[in-house]
Amino acid sequence: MARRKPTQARALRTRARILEAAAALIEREQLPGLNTNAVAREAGVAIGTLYDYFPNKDAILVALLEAFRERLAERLAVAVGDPSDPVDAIAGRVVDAFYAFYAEETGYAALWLGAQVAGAPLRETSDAWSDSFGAWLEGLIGARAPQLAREDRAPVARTLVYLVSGLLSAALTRPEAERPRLVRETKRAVIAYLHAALASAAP
Amino acid sequence: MARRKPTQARALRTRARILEAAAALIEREQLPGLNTNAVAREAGVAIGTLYDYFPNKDAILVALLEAFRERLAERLAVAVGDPSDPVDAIAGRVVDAFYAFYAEETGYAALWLGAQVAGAPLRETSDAWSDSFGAWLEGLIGARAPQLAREDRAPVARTLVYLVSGLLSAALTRPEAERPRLVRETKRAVIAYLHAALASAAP
Amino acid sequence: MARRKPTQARALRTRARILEAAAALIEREQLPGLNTNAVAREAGVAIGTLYDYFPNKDAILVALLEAFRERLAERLAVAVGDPSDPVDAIAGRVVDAFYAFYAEETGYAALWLGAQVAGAPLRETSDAWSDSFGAWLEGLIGARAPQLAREDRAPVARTLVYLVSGLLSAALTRPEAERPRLVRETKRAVIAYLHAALASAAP
Amino acid sequence: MARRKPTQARALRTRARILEAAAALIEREQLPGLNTNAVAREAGVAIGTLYDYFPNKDAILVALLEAFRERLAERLAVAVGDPSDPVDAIAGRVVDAFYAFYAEETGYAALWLGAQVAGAPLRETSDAWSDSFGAWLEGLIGARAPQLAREDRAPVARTLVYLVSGLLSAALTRPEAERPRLVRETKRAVIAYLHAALASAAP
DNA sequence: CATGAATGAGTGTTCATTCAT
DNA sequence: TATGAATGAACACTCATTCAT
Repeated sequence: MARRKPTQARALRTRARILEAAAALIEREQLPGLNTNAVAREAGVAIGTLYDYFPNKDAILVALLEAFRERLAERLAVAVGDPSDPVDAIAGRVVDAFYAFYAEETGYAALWLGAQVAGAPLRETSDAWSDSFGAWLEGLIGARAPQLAREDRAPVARTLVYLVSGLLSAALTRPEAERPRLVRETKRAVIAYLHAALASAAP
Repeated sequence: MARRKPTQARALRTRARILEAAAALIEREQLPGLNTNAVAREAGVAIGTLYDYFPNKDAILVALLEAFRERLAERLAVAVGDPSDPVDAIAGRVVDAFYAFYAEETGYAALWLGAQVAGAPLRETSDAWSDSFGAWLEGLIGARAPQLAREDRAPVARTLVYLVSGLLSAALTRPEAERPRLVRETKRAVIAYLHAALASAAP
Repeated sequence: MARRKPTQARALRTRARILEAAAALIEREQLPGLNTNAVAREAGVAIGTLYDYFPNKDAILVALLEAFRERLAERLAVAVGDPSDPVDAIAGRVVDAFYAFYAEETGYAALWLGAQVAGAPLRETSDAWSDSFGAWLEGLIGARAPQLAREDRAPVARTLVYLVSGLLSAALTRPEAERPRLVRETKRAVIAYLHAALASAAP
Repeated sequence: MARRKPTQARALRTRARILEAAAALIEREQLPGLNTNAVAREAGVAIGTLYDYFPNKDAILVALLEAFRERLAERLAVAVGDPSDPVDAIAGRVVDAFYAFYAEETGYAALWLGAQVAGAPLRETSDAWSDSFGAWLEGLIGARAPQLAREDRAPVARTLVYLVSGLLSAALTRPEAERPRLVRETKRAVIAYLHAALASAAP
C-alpha cells in the first residue's frame, strides 16, 4: 500500500530491472505498444511487484526519461570539454555526443518523441528537462557571449534545444546511410544559428 | 466493407463533418486519446456511419493529415510570392505562413507530432509529405542557388523541413507570450542555415 | 412498407437475382460470413430494394433453401425412373442424383449444414423439408415393401434421409480424390440398411 | 498476451469454470449465438479473466471440443468391452455409448454440428478428431476382419464415423419419444453397413 | 419503385490496476 | 515482500435494419 522507498540493494536492483525492461520494450515496439504487464514479464517480476515500485505506468516512463536524461547530461558535460575552445568546436562535440546517445539508446528517441504527445505527467517531465537543459546552455552562452542581453539568452537557448533534439530525432527516422550527412547539417545549422544570434547582440 | 464513394451532396458533407470532428478532438485532447466513438459523437453521426466513410481509424487520421497538408501547401505557395525577392524575405514569409497555419489549425501540430510515434500508415503519410515538401524546397533552392550541387540539395531541403516543423510545433507548447519571439528565432535559424549551406557551395 | 408481392416480370427477376447473389456468396464464403449488404451489392441492388423483397435476412435464406430443394426434388423424381426396377438400382440412382446436386450447387451443402445450427426459422424450414422428403420416401417404400408396417416406415424413411444427407455433405469436406469412393460407400450403406430394414419386416 | 499457465489450484478451477459455462450456453442457445461476454458472465468471471486463459474465442471452443472428445473416447473404449464378442454386439454397445454421451452432454452435438460450418480452427480440430476416431475404428476393423484390404479400411471407417455422428445428432433434433427408435435404426444401419463392407472383401 | 445514407446495439479483445494469498 | 489471479471500463469495428429523398 505504502509505496516502497527502495533503500536495500535488492530493491534498487529490482527497480533498475523494471526500467531496463521498459527501455528494451520501447526500443523493440515503440511507446504506444508498451504495457505494464509486458514490462513486468520482461523484467522477470510479477505485475504486483512492479506496482510496489511504481505507483502507475506514467511513473515508470517518467523515471525512465529521467534516467536517460541524467546519462545524457553527463555525456554533454564531458563533450563541452575545454570551455575556452572555439564555440564551433564545442558545438560540434555537443551535437556529436547528442547523436551518439540517440543512436546507442534507441529507446530514448522513441520516448522523447512519445513524451510530446503523451499525457500531462510525461509531458511535464519532458518540458522540465528542456528547461534545465536550456538553463545549462544559457550558462554556457553567458560565459562566452556576455554581450548577449540576459533576457535574450533564454529564447536562444530554448531554440537550440529544440533545434538539436528535433533534427537528430528526425535523422533517426531516415535510412542509416543518410544519417551522417544529416548530423553534419545539424552541426551546420547549430553553428550558423549561434553565430547569427551572437552577432545580433554585438555592439 | 464497401466504403461509400459519396455521390450525394449529403454524403460529402458527412465526410467533412467527420474530419472536422477528428480535428476538433485532436485539438482538445491529444492524438493518443482519440477514439472512433468520440469522433462519431462529436460529428453528430452514428459510429456505423463513420465506418461507411473510412475503413478504419488510421484512414481517418491519414485523410485528415492530407487535408491539412493540402491547405498548408497552398499557403506556402502563396507565401513564396515573387521568386526574385531576396532569399531572406522569402524565407521570412514562408516561416510566417507556416506558423500562422499551425496557430490557426491547432490540431495540425498535434497530429504531426503524433504521426511520428504512430503506426505505419500514418507515419508513412507523414513521411511522404516531408518528402514532397522537401522536393518543393529543392526546386526553390535550385532556382536561387544553382551553384549548390544537385546531390547536396536533398539533405539541405530535408534539414530545413524538420527545422521549421520542429521549432514551430515546439513553440506551440510554450506560453502564448513567448511565441512571437520563438518565431523570430526560427526565422533567424532558417536564414542563417540557408546562408551557411549556400556559402559552402560557393566557388 | 407493405412488402411487395412480386407479380411483374421485372420484380420476379430482381427477386431471383437476390437469391442468386446469396447463393454465390454462400458458396464463396460460407454461411456465417453472409451479410445482407454484401448480398445486395452482389445482386447489383440497393440494400433498401432487398428489404422490399424480403422482410429480413432469414427470409432470404429460407427462400433460397426452398428454391434449392425444389430443384433437388425434381432431380430425385427423375432419378427414381422406372419404379419397378430393382430397389438397389433405384437407390444407387438416387444417391448419385443427390451427390451430383451437392457437387453442382456448392452453396446448398453449406446452407443445409448451416441450417442445422441456425435460428428457428431456417431450422424449421430445413426440418419441414426433411419431413416432406421423408414422406416421399415412405411412399416409395410402401409401394415396394407393403409388408413393412405403416408405423415402421416413418423412422426408416427419416433414417435414410439423414443418412444420405449426412454422408454426402461430409464427403464434400474431404479432398476431391476421396469423394467417389465415399459416394460408393454411401450407396452401400443405403442399400445395406434398406435390405436390413425390409428383411426385418418379412414374414 | 501471456496466457496463464495455471500454477495455482484456483487458476485450474477458473479455466474449468469457463469451459463449463461455454458448454452450458451452447446447450441453451446455439453455437452461433455464443459470445465471449456471455461466457464470462455465465462463468461468473470478468471478461479479462477469460482472456487470461484463452487467447481468443476460437480457442475456447477448440478446448471445449477437445475436452468433450477425450471424455467420449474414454466411453467408447469402455463400450468395446471384450474384443472377441460378436461384431454386432460391439457395434451395438458403441452406438449406445455414443448416444448416451450425446444425450448427457447436450452441448456436444451442437458444438459438433457448429464446428462444420465454423471458421478454420474449430473445423480443423473437428476434422482431426474424425481422423483419429477413424484410425481407432480402422484398428478395430483390422483385428476382426483381416481379409479387408488395408487401403479399403480407411473409407469404411470414415463412413462409419460420419454415419454414427450424423444419425445420432439428427436424432437429437427429433421429439424425445422418437429417439429410442432412431437409435435402434442407427444400430441397424451400422451393422448392416459393416456386414456389407466386410462381405465384399470375403474370398 | 428504388436508392443509399444513416442507425446503434452488439462483438471480440486489451490493458492499467487491485488485492487475496 | 512478492505473487499472479482477477477486474472491468474502454476500444475498434460489424451488420441487420430503417427511412428520407
